[in-house]
Amino acid sequence: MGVTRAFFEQDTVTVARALLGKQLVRCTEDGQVTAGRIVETEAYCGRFDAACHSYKGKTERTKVMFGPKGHAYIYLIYGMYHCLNVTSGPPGEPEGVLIRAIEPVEGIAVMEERRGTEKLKNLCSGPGKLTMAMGITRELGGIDLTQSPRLYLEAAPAPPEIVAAKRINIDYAGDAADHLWRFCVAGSHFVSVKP
DNA sequence: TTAATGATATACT
DNA sequence: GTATATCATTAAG
Repeated sequence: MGVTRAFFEQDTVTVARALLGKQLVRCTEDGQVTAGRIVETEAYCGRFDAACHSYKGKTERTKVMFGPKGHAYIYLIYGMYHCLNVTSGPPGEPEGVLIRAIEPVEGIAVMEERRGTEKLKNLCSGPGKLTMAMGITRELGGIDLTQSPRLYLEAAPAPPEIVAAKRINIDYAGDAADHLWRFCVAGSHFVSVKP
């Protein structure tokens, strides 16, 4: 498996940038494999970031961010969509990176079926879309992406060109909403919102 | 522009 | 324990 614990224990903004270009691979229990190249991420910096779920402290929902790095923090948003994050940052800090979009690479037929569309650009271009396309639910919450065969990462062949932008839909966070903590692969057609 | 839809956090009894 | 406001979104109109 490609990515080590030490990678995720770097500064969270560094991890968010370094995840771009890497492949996210999902193998279900019944043998279906889907994979894609990460093209959009957002950094959520714990106690330094009013937009982060862990900003106000540890709760039942956010406890995995307080645990070991490189684990999956998955939650249900708006009652209907799942979001996938990877815990990151210095050990002890409750931080993480939201995976917002991927470029479909493998198992595209399976993704089309799960998403109910055949438009490649619409398959994984958003946090709720990519979890649906890859069959990711809260059942996978807390798993270790450096160990699990069900969900893991593979290193990028070459680091892509990166564009920074403001994060999306965190207006409630006041000044933190202005931080350029969203990162996209430059020129990618598969991001949720173009920078 | 807005409805859909349910877990969760918070503020109560 | 119970009530209610909130939401790191999406697809349809």
